[in-house]
Amino acid sequence: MADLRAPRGMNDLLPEDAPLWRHVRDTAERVAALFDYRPLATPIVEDAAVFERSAGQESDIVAKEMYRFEDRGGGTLALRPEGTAAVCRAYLEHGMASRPQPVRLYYLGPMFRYDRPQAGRYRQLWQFGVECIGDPSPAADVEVIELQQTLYEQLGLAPLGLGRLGGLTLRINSIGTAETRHRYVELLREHFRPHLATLSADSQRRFEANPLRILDSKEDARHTAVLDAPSILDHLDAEDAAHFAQVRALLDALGIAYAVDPRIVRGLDYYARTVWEFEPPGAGGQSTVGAGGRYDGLMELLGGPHTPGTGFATGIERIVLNLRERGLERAPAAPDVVTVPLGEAGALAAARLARTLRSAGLVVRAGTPGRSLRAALRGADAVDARYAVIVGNEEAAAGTAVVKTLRAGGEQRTLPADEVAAAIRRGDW
RNA sequence: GUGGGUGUCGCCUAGCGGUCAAAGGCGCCAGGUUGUGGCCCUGGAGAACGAGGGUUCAAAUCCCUUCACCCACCCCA
Repeated sequence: MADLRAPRGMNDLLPEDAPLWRHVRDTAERVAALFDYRPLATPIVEDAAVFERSAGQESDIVAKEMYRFEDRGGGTLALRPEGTAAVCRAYLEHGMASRPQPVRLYYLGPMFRYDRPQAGRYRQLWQFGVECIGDPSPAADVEVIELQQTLYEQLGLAPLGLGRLGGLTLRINSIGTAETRHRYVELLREHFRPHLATLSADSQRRFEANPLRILDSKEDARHTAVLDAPSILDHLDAEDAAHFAQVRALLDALGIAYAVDPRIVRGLDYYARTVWEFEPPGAGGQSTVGAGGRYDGLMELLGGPHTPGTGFATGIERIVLNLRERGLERAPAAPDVVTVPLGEAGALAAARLARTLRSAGLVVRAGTPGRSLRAALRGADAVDARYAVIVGNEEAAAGTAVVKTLRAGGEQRTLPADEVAAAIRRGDW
């Protein structure tokens, strides 16, 4: 085998993967358009500061997972680890605050994280994401959730009970604003401090870094201190609580099923209030298919004015993984026609005819000249073509072609070359 | 980043110290009489057994290192 391979954690998308991928991407863009979201494509690299300022230097994403490099001009660039910060940068750079608010945007493209790969976790991953910027209301959160839910629904992953393995479930939480959250975090520290010694090493580390994470620890899931921990939902301020109540009321009104899960947290400080995740049933390791949240604090970190925003990102690979687990593959592409050139004159006439057929919109795979008729038809069958169009020296001289069906009985007709396209387009035999 | 598992032709797999200068199935290419597919038959190409080092008279088979993938944790999509 060749000694060169794709970089670790990065994968080739082969032709056989294309139908499913295209379907997912097309569906995502169609659903986004349905909600009047517009595409925004940002560069795959950004000034590293875009992510360092937004996510924070100590966040895992920046500290451990970001591809960072100097460019020749001496600047520090980063392969984008996520989409939201770049979208916000573009919002500010292009003065989108002067467009009608909120500004509704979506993006689709590869992200990069230097992380240890495992199933469903890659160093290059594709994300589709949506951002609704400039609307602080619960309605914006719910619109974005509804969009995400609609996407999964149209792909066959939701609602509950669809497909062999069941659908994705929506779990939501409110983590309050930065101020209420800081108060709650202190409360949590006081709660866990007496139990520190009995918690796992990971949780002890989180105690300093981010006590919220202790709540969804796998190791300490049944630790009494975790089970008895105060819920952030009991410590929201009046406005936070009203916002969250509105979110739930709207979801109820739309008939979108969800579970409130106070253990859903976010590592980054700019998040505020509503956060959510979509998970497949029997959630295991890298299971979250898509997650979102409100990020009212983000624009200011990027040097802009206070601007509320809410959005989600969903991993294309994880969607594809779930579709495959449920047997929701897409049919591979097959050509309409394979040409079968026989002899030198036949080869010329076959090439001309192929050109005519393509201009009529037919997908034509050119047969390899020099093969026997037998081999050529075997080849046509192997690629699952609908028709073989045989052009030998006899046909070339007569200005005809032999059109043979490959799907059913193998009926064939000799037709004038200029009638082949129409006959195949009619496709009634 | 931590712990564990796996690694033989494009794919799946046999072999587990000597008879392996590696076998089979799928796929690919070519034939099965002169211009006809899908089944079948025949033949062919294709791997020095992930890579490097070691043990041994002898290694795909044992040991070490390394790389990659997988699983769990961490983190996240």
